[in-house]
Amino acid sequence: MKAPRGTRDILPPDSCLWNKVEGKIREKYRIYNYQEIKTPIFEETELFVRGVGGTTDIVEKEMYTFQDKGGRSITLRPEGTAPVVRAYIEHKLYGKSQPLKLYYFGPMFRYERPQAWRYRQHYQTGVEVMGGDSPFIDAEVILLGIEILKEFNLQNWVLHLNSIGCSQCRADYKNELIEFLKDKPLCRDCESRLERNPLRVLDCKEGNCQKLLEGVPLVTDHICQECGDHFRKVQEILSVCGLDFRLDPFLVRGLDYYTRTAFEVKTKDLGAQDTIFGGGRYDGLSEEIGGPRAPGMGFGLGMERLLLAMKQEGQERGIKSYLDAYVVAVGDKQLLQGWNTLREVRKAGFSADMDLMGRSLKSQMKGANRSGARYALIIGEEEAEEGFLQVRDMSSGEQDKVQKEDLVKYLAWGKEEQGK
RNA sequence: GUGGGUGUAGCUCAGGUGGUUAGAGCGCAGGAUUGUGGCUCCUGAGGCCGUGGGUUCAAGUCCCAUCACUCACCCCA
Repeated sequence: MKAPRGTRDILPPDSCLWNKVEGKIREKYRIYNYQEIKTPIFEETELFVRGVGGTTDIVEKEMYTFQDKGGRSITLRPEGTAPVVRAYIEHKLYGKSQPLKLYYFGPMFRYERPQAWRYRQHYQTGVEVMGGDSPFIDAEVILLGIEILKEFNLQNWVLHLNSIGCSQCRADYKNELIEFLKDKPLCRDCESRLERNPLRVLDCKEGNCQKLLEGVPLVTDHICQECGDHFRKVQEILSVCGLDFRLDPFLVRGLDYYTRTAFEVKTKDLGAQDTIFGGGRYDGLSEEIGGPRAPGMGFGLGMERLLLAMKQEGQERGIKSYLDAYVVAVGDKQLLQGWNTLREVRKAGFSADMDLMGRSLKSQMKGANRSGARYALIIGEEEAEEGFLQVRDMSSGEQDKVQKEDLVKYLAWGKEEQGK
């Protein structure tokens, strides 16, 4: 038996790294005053069809959809925004003080061909700010995401920024775009894009299409007055924050609900999957799925990609777990004493372990070494009889005789020293 | 869904043109005058050679299929 295609197990010590990274991100959210929302891992299929958009790749070919025993069409969530907005409407959260600032962590599911750091079950964290369309919100969301990258000392990233306008001005732009492209010899993919989602033609990588795009009308030149003002304001605030960004008029996002601000943070560390996190504004989504008018703004950040970028830049190393002590007991009688010492040390709050296999002293010392423990607590016949332990500092090799009753104090002192 | 590459020990990989008991390094277990880890040395365990079929006297090696992994496209986290 194997894990299904496109899924994988996260084993120690990776799992430990994941938890630490998640903890640090949570702390950032706390500082920015975002609160957690947990939504179901599956939803009614209709939510994504209407929210994400019926002609998007996600809905057309990437959803894990099935019928439950009651005959309902259920879909494993492919993204985090639509469920949050659904919950916002369902629980009338627009009645709370706005804007409402939420975050989430959890697995997302997309049925697609696995590739480097692209999984059928992958993990995202993200934020959604509901009930406000101030450009300051856009800036805060982007800034918060960047703060997370900085928290992990990542360097090789670039913020791409664009505005795709509101539903009104984008519709006008679309027509103009179609007009410009319709008689050009585009590639096969773009032919169909032109019908389904003309904006997508803009980021085609085909060399020929790239050439044909010369002189193409740009969204940013065609958005309405309000959208333009909004976009300029967002840029202004980001600049004030000292944040560099690259205006990218070809940046188009693949989900239908986006309006106005769209952004992606890309890195060279990831190969073809170069987006660590991305998002934008979605002022029409709430109404689209049957709620009141409620503008929103958010991002989704790929945990796997964050972790990979950290590995590429060597930033995952500082994050390690330590064991305070490893008990080494030699001889049958001493084994039980060692066991009791282990319990005592753990009770005092120190992380500790011992060899439970009754191995030789030498083997136990190897175990202590491998465990990465700061101290080995050695109990032999003499120690057991006289009521003390040999406390060996595993990095220096220095060894102290410590009376049993002083052990906890000694360990506490050692930990304090280490902290300095 | 489309195209390329790869599947041999826990991991990284060797195994010309088919030929008898499938190897190395690392890791793991034990040991090197019976109380001390890391370095060194010795010994050992561990392999339906991804799976199924075919060609052949004979297949890890050749052919087909299939699955998985991987890279790219599409699209995204």
